[in-house]
This record gives sequence, structure tokens and C-alpha cells, in this order.
Amino acid sequence: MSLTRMTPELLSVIAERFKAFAEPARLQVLYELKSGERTVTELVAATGLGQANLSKHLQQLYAAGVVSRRKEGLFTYYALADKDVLKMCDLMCGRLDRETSARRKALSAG
Amino acid sequence: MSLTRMTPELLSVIAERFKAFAEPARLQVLYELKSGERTVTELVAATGLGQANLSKHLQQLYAAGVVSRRKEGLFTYYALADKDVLKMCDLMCGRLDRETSARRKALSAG
DNA sequence: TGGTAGTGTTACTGAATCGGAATATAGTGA
DNA sequence: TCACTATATTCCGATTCAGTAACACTACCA
Repeated sequence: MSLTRMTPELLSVIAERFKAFAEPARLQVLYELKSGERTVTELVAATGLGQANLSKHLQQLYAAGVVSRRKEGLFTYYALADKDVLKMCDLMCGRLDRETSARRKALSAG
Repeated sequence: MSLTRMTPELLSVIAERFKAFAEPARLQVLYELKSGERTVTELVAATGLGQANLSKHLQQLYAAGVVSRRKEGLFTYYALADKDVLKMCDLMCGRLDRETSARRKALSAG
């Protein structure tokens, strides 16, 4: 929210971007792409998602600027768009970590 | 994704957290809370959202650990849970900034 | 005690969305 | 050209979700 003005349009765009991360299947894809670019077939095998389903998720991730793609013959290689993608996930996971450990502490303190 | 293992349950939890940010109305609330805690009535006035609608959004934000709350008499004061909430938004906005400026550059170069 | 204001909850409707099956498209090789 | 493979797209049923109206609850005050 460092942006100067918060118009409804801008809020929608930001919400769209977050929505890209707000799905287990898409997070799973990002997790797989962490170790490098992958073809759709590889991602199907790694995630267990259906090909059509995965393809649609990849379009969404691409439209949201979360992943990049590169065509090579029959194959399409997908990769994380930049480092901030993982930073984003780490930040969210960090929040989770602190929360669960706080809850653990609260429970043990009883 | 710094977490060691990525189970389906964990992916769901993370997705839930992102979902809290993935809505213009909720982002608007977070934007308002940036400058300090607010009552529900104040948020209704500031955002233009219906009271029932806003109340539900606040429950979701609270359940996701994004905001904290404090009751005082009739009023309930909501506030951002921690600094990482804004960090998250800034990170996303930063991505947007770079992207739009890159697009601008591409257009002017084109 | 009754009334009022702030907030939360429930029931409902329309819109968005996920997943799968079938189909379409594009590149490759015989 | 024909078949085959990798990927994208369309259509559909089921589920989820935002918004609204009506109602419930609770704290305060006369």
C-alpha cells in the first residue's frame, strides 16, 4: 500500500494478484517451480493435477505476472517470474510459523 | 515456502491466508487500518461498505490473523495484527509498480 | 425496566470458480 | 499428407463467495 492513491480499480488489480496465490493447486505449482522451470507435463506428474485444470491455473498465474513462460517446440516451460514470488510466500509462511508457535506456547502455558 | 514439507493441509492453510488479502473490500479495510485502529462504524463510513458485509469481512480478516480486535463498551476496535501485513501489501504493490513501469517502457520503446 | 445504538449472525440470491471430459490447436516426424 | 504429442480452450456440474435484508445479541442510559 505504498501507492499514493487507492482507487477501486487499483484495489481490484491488487486483489487479483493476491488471488493468484490464494489457491492450494497454484501454491503447489509455485512450490514445484521453486527448483527451476518445468514443462506442463512435468508439472502434471509432480502435482497430480489434471492437465486441463493445471493448464488453466498456469494461465492465471501467467496473467497475474507470477510466472513466466517460454515455448520450445511442443513444450512450454514455466518458471517463477521473479524472486519476490518466493519472498511473498515466505512472508506468509513466516506469519503462520509465528502464529502456530505462539499458539503452542499459549497451550503449554495453559 | 521455507517450510520443510508441503502437505495438502498446509497448502490449504496458506491459501486461506492469501485469500484474506484477495478481495478489494478487505484490502480497502486494511488500507484504512494503516493509520490506526478503527471501530466498525468508522470503517463503514470510510469504506462505504454495508455494515453486515463489512462485519463479515472483518471476521474473515480476524480468522486469518490479519487484524486484531479489542472490545470497549459497545464498540469493537479493529487494527492491523502486525507490521508484516503492510509488508505483504507493499511487496505486492512493488511487483505491480515494476510491472507497470516495465510496460510503460515497452510501450514507449515500441 | 424499556429503549437505543453498535455489532454479529442467518438466510437468500446472483456471480465467480474449481475440476473434469471432450475438443481444438500447434509442432513434429514419417 | 497423416498420425502423434504437448498444450490450450470450451462446456458443464458442483461448490464457494460477496452482498443484502432481516433478525439476534449486548452494552449503555433514562
